[in-house]
Amino acid sequence: MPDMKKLTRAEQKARRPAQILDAAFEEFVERGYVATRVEDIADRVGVTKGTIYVYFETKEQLFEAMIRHISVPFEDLLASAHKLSGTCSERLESLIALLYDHIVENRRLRELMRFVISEGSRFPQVVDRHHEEFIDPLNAYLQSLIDEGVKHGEFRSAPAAFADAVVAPAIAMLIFTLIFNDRRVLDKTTYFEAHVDLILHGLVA
Amino acid sequence: MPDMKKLTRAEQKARRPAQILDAAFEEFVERGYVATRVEDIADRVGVTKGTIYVYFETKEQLFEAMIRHISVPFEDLLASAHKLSGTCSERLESLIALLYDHIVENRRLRELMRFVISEGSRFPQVVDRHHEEFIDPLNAYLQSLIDEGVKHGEFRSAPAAFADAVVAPAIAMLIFTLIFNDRRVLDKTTYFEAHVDLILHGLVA
Amino acid sequence: MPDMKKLTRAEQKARRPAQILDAAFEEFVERGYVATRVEDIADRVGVTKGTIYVYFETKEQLFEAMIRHISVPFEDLLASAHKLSGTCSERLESLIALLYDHIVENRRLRELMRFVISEGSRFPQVVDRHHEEFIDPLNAYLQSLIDEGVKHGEFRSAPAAFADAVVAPAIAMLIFTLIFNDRRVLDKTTYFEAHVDLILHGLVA
Amino acid sequence: MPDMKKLTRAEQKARRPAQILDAAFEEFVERGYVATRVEDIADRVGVTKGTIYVYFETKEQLFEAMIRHISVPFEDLLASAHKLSGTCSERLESLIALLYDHIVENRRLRELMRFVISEGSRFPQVVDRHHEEFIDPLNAYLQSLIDEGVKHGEFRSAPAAFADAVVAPAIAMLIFTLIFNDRRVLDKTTYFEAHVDLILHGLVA
DNA sequence: CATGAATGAGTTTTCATTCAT
DNA sequence: AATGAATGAAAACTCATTCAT
Repeated sequence: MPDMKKLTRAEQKARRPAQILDAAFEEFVERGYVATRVEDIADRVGVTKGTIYVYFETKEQLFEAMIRHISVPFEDLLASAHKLSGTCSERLESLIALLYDHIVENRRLRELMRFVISEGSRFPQVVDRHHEEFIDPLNAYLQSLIDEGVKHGEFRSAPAAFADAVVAPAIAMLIFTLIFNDRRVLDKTTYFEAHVDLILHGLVA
Repeated sequence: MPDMKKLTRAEQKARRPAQILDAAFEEFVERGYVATRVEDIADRVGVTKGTIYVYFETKEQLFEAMIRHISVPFEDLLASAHKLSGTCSERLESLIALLYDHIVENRRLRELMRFVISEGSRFPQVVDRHHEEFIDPLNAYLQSLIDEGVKHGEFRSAPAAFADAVVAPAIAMLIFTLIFNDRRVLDKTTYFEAHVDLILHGLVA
Repeated sequence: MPDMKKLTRAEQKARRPAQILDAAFEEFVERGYVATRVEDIADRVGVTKGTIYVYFETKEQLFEAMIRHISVPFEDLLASAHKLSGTCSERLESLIALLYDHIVENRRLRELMRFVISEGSRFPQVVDRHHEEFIDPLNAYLQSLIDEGVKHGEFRSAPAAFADAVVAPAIAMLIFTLIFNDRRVLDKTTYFEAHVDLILHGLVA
Repeated sequence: MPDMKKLTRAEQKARRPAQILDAAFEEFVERGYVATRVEDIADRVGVTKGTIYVYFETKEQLFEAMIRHISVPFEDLLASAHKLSGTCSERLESLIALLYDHIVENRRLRELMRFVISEGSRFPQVVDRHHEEFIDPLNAYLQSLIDEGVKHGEFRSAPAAFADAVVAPAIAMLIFTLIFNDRRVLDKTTYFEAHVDLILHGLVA
């Protein structure tokens, strides 16, 4: 008897955790941490409640594991940022493009922001980890980019907190997208152009 | 001796709804809609569960009433914006100052944003009302300000979606404040200066 | 100042208990004892909950008072029965006519039967009183009528429990009316004729 | 040694619904629909509240399922009625005997009548179903029996609604039994004899 | 008398979690 | 590993009753 299904039972089993985390993501996005039932997640995977508890001890640990699971693409973003080359302006523009591509467009990273905002007080470690691992490094890189631009005479000397202002339009678009889900369509390109236009004019020496 | 605590029954009754809505705000902020127990709200007011139901039919209606209750200061913001005078740059700077004063600093409006993000899918009317009544008018006013500045030669001609980019730093600071609550202290003045500096440089003709 | 309302305040007050009992009857009929709220009764009278408690100590006592209130017409029935004259057959037919007029047609006595059946285990005294005061005397009178008819040679000698069988069709129609409320229309005259026809043929010597 | 109590999980599970419905019947009989607590039913089964909800979605659905559960013996009654043979008088007497055996004596069918009377307005479908499935067919059969008897010259020509009058004594006894529960003892045989005596005398040509 | 705000005990229903199979 | 029956702690909501005005 030829094995029709490409997945052996062992392979099937190896995928379970990821399957559960993917399902958990969808359910938690839809209803939030408290209102999501473990059974909803199980149903989405096509198993029963009990199975979830085979892999995760509590709903809380499942949530935290899910957060780690969807945070992975952030590492790519950081890696990509560090590989940029060109003038400071060019690198800045590319960095902003990366933000739009990874954060605004990637649903998982977008919803990660929603979890940080809405479940933050229930899972403070999640927020802190998120910032220590992603936001702070990104901000540091951006700051170094601005400093370098200033030193090279490419950018004018800028006040403190400038780095935050520089990425703000991407954050704002991310938030709007989160809020409107599908009810209003926002055009990424239009936003990106206005963003780059504003900050490059605002920064040039 | 002024009788401070001699509230008649009628006075007491007149204050109840506001008392409950204030308490509801605090509890909903702390735990979110689903995890907040009606009894927590009652305890905070110093009454029993039943009393809450004398004034509000369901937890859902209480939540919606609370949102309307805390949205009031937004009207002041809009009114103040329309009273601004001076050159376009001056009015733009003043408008941004208003945003920092009203939105970033006013805890209620700040948390309103959190509700919009975290309870939006449960209360879509809340989000829509919020945008129709506040965000859209504010945006329209801002856009007209920019258009006027361009026509008068005060601002350079700008791409679409520029208005959004212009207020973005305030939004971003609002979000950060929301996320860190008290764990990281952000200085409003520093942000405000960086913000104005960036956009005025970015806008001037 | 001419007194427009025919009722002085004192008269108004004197009517309150009856008003409340009438309202209570309607509400208890509609929803049963447990599901009826004291407030529903108050609303129907046009007063507030508190007023009900001015006149009746508890919901339970109100229910019992209501039962006594609607039982009054039964006394008329008994009085009328004792005033009948004519041959035994004539008096029997008249008695059955009285049953249809008073019990089947009078909504209050009809619903009294429903209360006896549905709230009987909660208010056993109600049932017992009902039988002692009304059913037993009626039955005794009927039995004496039959006995007299047998003695006079008007009726044939009948087995025990015959009296119950003789009134049964009226009971059955009462029950059907109760069950169908308005969903099926039963014609009293048709039932009455079949009833009299059956028992007179069944009884005559 | 036969293992009496060694129920496998599967067996246990298979019995649960019937166990719950039996317990529900007892509790609903005792206190009526509204006053019965789901927990009372659970206690009677020896499980906890939650278990009831594993098998029935709501108290309402549980009640309706219980009604269907106890209605089953009615089908036997109908089946038995259709199997009767003999002269019309014999079949009529046998039919009445069936009524006493199945309805008056079978506690479940008796209490079904109470539910129809007391919960009818809350569950109109229950009443309608009850009549469409049981009362109407029984009545139709009885009518055809009388018609046949008239045609064969066994019975005299009877007025409309005669069929109802013919079974009325059984209904009346059912109601009395319901009302007195155990407080007055009614002798079925005495009633049955009076009943048959009355209607056979009333019907014969 | 009448009111209606407030109470608190009670009831239905939900759901994370456990554990025997 | 997977199941799903069972649990029990909680939470929204109800309502008879009280009592200050």
